[in-house]
Amino acid sequence: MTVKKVIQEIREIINKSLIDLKYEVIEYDVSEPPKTEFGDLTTNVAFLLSKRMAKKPNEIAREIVDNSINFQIINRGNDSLILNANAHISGHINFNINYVNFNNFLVRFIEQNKLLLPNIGQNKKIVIEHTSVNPNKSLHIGHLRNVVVGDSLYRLFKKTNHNAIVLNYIDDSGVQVADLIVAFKFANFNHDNIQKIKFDQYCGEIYVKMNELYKNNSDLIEKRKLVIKEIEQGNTELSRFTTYIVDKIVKQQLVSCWRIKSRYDLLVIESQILLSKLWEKTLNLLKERNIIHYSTEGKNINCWIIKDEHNEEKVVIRSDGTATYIAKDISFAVWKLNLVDDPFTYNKFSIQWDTSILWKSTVDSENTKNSPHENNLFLGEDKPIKVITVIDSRQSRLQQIISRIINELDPNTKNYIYLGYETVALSSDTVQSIGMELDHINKKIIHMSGRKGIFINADDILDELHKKAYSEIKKRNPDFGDTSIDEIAEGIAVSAIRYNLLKQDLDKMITFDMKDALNLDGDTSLYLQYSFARAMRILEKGKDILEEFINQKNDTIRFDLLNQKIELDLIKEISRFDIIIEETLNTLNPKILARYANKLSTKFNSFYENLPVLGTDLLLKIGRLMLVRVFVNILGNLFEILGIESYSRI
RNA sequence: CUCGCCUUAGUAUAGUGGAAAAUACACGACGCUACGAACGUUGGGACGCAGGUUCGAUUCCUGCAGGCGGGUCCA
Repeated sequence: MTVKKVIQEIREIINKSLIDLKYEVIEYDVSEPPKTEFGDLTTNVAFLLSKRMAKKPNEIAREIVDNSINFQIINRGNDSLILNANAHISGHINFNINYVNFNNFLVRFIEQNKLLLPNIGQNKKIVIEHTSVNPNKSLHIGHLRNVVVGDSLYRLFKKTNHNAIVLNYIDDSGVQVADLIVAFKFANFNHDNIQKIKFDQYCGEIYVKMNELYKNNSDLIEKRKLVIKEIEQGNTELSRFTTYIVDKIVKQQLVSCWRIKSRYDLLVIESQILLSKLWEKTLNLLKERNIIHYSTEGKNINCWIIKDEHNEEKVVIRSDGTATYIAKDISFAVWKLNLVDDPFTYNKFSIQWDTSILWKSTVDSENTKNSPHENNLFLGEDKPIKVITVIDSRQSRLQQIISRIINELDPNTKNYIYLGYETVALSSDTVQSIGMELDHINKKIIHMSGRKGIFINADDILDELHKKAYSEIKKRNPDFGDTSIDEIAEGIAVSAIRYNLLKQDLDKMITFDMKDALNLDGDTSLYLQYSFARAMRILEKGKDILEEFINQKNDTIRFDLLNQKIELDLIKEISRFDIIIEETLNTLNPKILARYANKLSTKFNSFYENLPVLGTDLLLKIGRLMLVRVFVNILGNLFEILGIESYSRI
């Protein structure tokens, strides 16, 4: 509603120019120029027109400005947000903002707490699935990328008034869990009274050991087949034991997820999907629509198959009648989109850090009365406007196949979104530093592997960061008590990890380096938190003066006094908030928010170093105090979305 | 074999069909009697290669090279 509003006004003016001067009304960009000398906003309309009519861009630009835009700006008078326009020799048309009007408008807008966030979501339903770590090990740093991306999107949707529901898929019927069950039931591993270490971490270690054992013990592999079969059938001693172990692990995994301030609404349990007959319903749908075919010849004889975009066959149901992972995933997708009747009932699994209830899907009809929603429907009657699944890019092919099938089933909607991201790998320095022996240590990056035991545990890196932050805070704030240092250190550690994993592009692999990750200088969350704290200190000290001034109300706040280049820069950056939010909603790329928060803080720090707030005349002081207040408001909102803790002293 | 993603300074990353390619770490030089130096000011250093489209390509297209991943009735 701010820079955006200016852009709107510029578009109105240009469009009118095009009509007046009998140019074709075309699509063009209005954006910020690379250098502030070129003005506040710029357009490429002259270049685009030039392409169509063999006339030089700068001639067109000059004509539009001289013969139409200038008159329009004069006619708009003092209320306009645009001060002037000029045609640059290059062909760009540049505009300057009328900051006297603009500042007034912006500050009042934010002070009225409209936050530049209109009711974008209108309480419409969004389903987000993230985390979904196999329940046989603890979370490593790579899993955290998934958690943080998913959770930040959840927070963004929530903030923009969407009815966002978070799912965590628990694959308890695959090989990885079966390995553990074999370990406990048939290979004499202990699962009781594990005290020294978190149970999920303990299981991760067993998993590595089991993979060694399998190598010369084919009997155990037979046992694994048995376990998988019983889990799929359900209601046996082995399947109940599996549920018991899986619950225990998931609880420990959630401790790590909650630690970085992620939260969920529902655990969807894969074995329950299998038991629920959801697949049969989905299968019927697929048969009706002729999406799935029975193969009567070739290598996939007697299998149910689908064809991918290259006409290659994918097996959905094996010749022995069992379903493959594709079948499970299609069923789940169909359920998320509310395309079939909900077969589940719901149990309370636990209470989370934000006091919300975490539910768990079951097919156990005895618990019907615990259901969170009428008719047992977790997702309710209405269909979600978006279903977002956050999964790493190794599954992109599978997810594309599923998206295609879903779109065939429900062609009116394009709301099933696979949000892929590249994996997190380890730098060779880091692998060496954790004392792992590797044959290919000369490689620059090494992929994590739960099976081989190569990974950086999520809790371990948080502990390291916590320790470092603790000693730094103590050094700087000798007057703080130990518990409050501890609390702040934890907040800094969590924020640092979240920011670190969010700030770069989803389709770029992150090379995790321990030394870099522990760094708290420069482009880190602490830089943002420090800026926030600086601003808060100014507000604390100027609080009385500001309140007194506002209460007396015998003078208006003089935003026109905020006319230094540095403060105008800050103001303009602040006023891009709504554009940034919309862009992130459209692209589902949280790094946009992280980058923006950094840029905003940089501009604030520049303001802070160069322009005094408290040591100035009353009217200027009041104006700058208001600007600081607006900055704190906007940065605070970004913190809530990114999951960064804010402190007024750190 | 095949499909997908990636390639920008010593390192890790931004960004863009057009005006001087941005930031952090590292390296060099400055600034605390100050609304907090976990900060600021400042210097050197980069668009993998070859074609094409275009008035104009680091950006779009094609090919190549390098890095990584997926594809098997495992999940």
